[in-house]
Amino acid sequence: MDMRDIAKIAGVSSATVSRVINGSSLVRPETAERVQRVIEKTNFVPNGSATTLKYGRSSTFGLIIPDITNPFFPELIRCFEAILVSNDQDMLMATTDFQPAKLQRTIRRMLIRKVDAVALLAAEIETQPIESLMHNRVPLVTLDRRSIARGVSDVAVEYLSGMKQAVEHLKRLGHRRIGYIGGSLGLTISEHRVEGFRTAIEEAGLKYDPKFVLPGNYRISGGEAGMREILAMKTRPTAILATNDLTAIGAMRVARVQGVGIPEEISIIGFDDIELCEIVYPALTTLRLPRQELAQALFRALDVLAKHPHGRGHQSMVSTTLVIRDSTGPAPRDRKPAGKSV
Amino acid sequence: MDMRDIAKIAGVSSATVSRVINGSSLVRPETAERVQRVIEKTNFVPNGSATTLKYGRSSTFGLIIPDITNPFFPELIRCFEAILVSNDQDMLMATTDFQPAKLQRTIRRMLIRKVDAVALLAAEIETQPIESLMHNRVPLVTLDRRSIARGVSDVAVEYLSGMKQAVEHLKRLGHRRIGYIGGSLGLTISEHRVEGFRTAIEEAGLKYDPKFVLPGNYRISGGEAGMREILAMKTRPTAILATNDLTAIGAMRVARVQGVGIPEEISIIGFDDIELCEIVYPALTTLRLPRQELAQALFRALDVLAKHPHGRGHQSMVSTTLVIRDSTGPAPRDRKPAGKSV
DNA sequence: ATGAAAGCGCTAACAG
DNA sequence: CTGTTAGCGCTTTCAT
Repeated sequence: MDMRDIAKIAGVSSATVSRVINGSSLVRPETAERVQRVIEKTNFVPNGSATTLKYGRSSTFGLIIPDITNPFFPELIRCFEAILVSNDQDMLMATTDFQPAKLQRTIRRMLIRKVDAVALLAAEIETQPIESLMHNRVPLVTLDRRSIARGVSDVAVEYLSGMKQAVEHLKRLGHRRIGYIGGSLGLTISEHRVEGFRTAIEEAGLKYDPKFVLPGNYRISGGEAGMREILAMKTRPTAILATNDLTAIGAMRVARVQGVGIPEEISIIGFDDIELCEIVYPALTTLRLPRQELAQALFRALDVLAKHPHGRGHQSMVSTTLVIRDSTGPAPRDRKPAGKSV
Repeated sequence: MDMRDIAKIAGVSSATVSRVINGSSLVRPETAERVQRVIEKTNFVPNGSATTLKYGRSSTFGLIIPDITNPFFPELIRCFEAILVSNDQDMLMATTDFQPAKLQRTIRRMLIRKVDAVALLAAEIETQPIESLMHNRVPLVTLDRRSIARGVSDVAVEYLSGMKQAVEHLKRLGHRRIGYIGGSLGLTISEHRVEGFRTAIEEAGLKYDPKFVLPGNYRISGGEAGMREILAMKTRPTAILATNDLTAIGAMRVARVQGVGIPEEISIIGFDDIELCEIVYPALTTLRLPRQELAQALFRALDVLAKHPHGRGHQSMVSTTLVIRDSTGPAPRDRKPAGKSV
């Protein structure tokens, strides 16, 4: 069943059917109505691949994320999808599981599908896959890569001011030794954030101690491992910033298992503000990264690029705010009066 | 850049390029290699829409889910996507947020995109959208709808035996009054499950009391509301089965807030076994619904239908198993010696 | 206001 | 083994 069939039944040409479907104004109302009736009676649905072939555009945006089981992403996907649908776009979603090889193949599949644009939220960004998108003139927006180019925009998370808020909050509570459990080693994004942490610590007039800075993996297990190490230290930090909420939650679990009170003995601050933060016990203090704003920023960036295919990308920012809950509290007094802090 | 361009550079015809790309065996190795080199040098990526147009198939499966923020679904999506990728299929994902209107539009978009098959996991299944898929001969698999047709298979959750296990487990712990917080009213799936609960209760020789059966909404808020109602009862159940883990978690939260001990005063059992179950406190006893198996069953069903387009659908089952954690414990003794139980 | 027809890029049947 | 060509369904210019 194609437009010609509809045309035949309605006694018009396929061109007219096309015009009716696309709401062209140069069809006589009666004709349009007649065609419309046939379309409805036959349940006709046009074949999008013909349109895609003709235009080279598919009304589909690609969304690439590293790990869909991190609840931050579903919440983001939901916002992003809603925006796409209201703009008559479909979403082709793919997960990389942090594997560059998967990313490579994913991008290839998206090129084949002629996606109109790609939002690449995967942290393991090498430049190569990006180049293949640029080469094919597919607008691209990255998350927190802080680097733009022709056809490539970036939405960065303004974590620095958030981290400063977090550190200030802890300092006010009397904390002097603040640790950090970060992301996977070797990812630019992880390094940036450690730097942000260092800056925040130093600007607060505290001492940055690399001993207290541990890598993680953006998942619960990373937080658990980090916390185990921290709890084994002779002099341990009295508060910890985690690179995301899952990491923080992993850390809290280990603390609970080992009978270390939160926030009595260690305060913990997460990052993202996923729904889980209110559900875990104690509720997690965290830096909120607003999903809706982020999704909007991503879409807008792509939309702009799509309209100016030769334009240079733009850098935009999404800021974070501290949400204080119950996982942070006054610093404990040193158990060993030793530990000179500050 | 299309196959003809590649052909020109390599000094062959576009047909040969097509053959090389599709690994046809009737190209002389040297020719193939020459073409291959040109493809690589130019970073050529074929235009899938032409293939889709030609075949009427897009190598894309649709996946429709009600609520991506329910962690059960990301875990399922991840499994499903992995299976698709390893079968060279893409995934078009859409969320309905339990709104029939959204489902309708989603299905239309999928028809336009010429998806090869659809996995419809949204609970609010009316027959109408399904018919539009059947009408267009798109293989369809539903979840727990327990109804099949030409081109429509179903994967059901064998919750009855799981519920019996759950009820037996509670009975052994001394519980006699067992309540249930279900899904949204008016969905077939919700009603089926209530029936399953009733059967399980009665087969265990316990009394089914409709007072203790409350509706929810498959989300935390529904569990909270249900639990609030339950805690307000003069004689309350000593244990509760929830229709999914989120509901159970909502119920647990309300209990904690109101100072009702779990499992000391009320035992709670969830359904799904999302990762969260191990993270909440106390860890949630639940009926595990294995994602990997479910995703496999869904894919297999679609795969079979795709190969036998005129075949009748099949009914398959995924079973559940009880995972005992810390949210269930011995029944408390009646605070008011009144309440005649059993 | 409507129709005829070319062409988007790929594939497969057919010809050589 | 390789090339030629028709055609998948839609849009759009050009004619009428």
